[in-house]
Amino acid sequence: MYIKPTDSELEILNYLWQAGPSTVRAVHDALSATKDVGYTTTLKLMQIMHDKGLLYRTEQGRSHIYIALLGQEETQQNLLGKMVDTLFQGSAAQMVMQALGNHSTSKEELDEIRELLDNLENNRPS
Amino acid sequence: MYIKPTDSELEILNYLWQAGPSTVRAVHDALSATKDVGYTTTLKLMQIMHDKGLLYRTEQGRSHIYIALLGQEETQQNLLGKMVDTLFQGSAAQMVMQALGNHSTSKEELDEIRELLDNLENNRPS
DNA sequence: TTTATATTACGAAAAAAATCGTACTTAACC
DNA sequence: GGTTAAGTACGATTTTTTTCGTAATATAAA
Repeated sequence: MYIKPTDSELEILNYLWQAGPSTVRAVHDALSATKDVGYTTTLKLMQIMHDKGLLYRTEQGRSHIYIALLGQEETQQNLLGKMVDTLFQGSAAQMVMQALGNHSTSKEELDEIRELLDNLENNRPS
Repeated sequence: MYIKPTDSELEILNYLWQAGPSTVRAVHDALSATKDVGYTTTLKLMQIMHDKGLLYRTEQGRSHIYIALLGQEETQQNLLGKMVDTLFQGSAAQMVMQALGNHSTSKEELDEIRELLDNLENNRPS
């Protein structure tokens, strides 16, 4: 069964997805730029995530290098799906409408979405 | 500051949004259809939500009638926005693509979205 | 009136998440 | 060799969320 990462865990995953394999130090420095938190807190969180199987780690000199074991898309998919189910009665379309209506999206992005719509419609099972 | 409802609170809100003003009994019966939970648990949750200001309540005979104080759209908007920020680097478009790619959406819904895209593009500030 | 039933109130405990202090380890530097 | 610096380990605490038992209350039924 899929384990839903907590909000704090998600912050860490996000960094690792962007930066790739990283030390606790690197993760902590990044997080503490926007959040007031102690080093050992970040360390402990990452240790817990390792215990849970969310992160892989390997030794590097006297420190550890951590790697996310959950894929970014896989996780986005999971959380998004859960949100569609619980908050939008299973209607992805309804969610999409709300998302587009209230966020500024560039013409290029809108066109990209339109293209996706065309593809979906063409490959639709009749 | 906006208070993020917990997952359990969201289940209750969802029911209230659909059903309108309801007793604890009604909410509990609905929830316990899909979830194994005691009556007093649901009661306590709703009392806590009332304390937090998430629910309004009024007496009705020997029981209470509860009403959601958070609007459904407002809440969807909030949680969706948070998800776009934390999980999709602020790109609503990226989220939309993922949502559409992996959920089955009817032709009618796709057309509706296309219409929305047209409107957005037309009213776009150049 | 007595009993059964449905409800709320309240406290407490269990579980989950987040936080941090202190001790231990190891490597580098003087 | 001794000292400092950077790291991990670990335990404990705090906070938040979830859960539920028990007692009190009030209505309806017998």
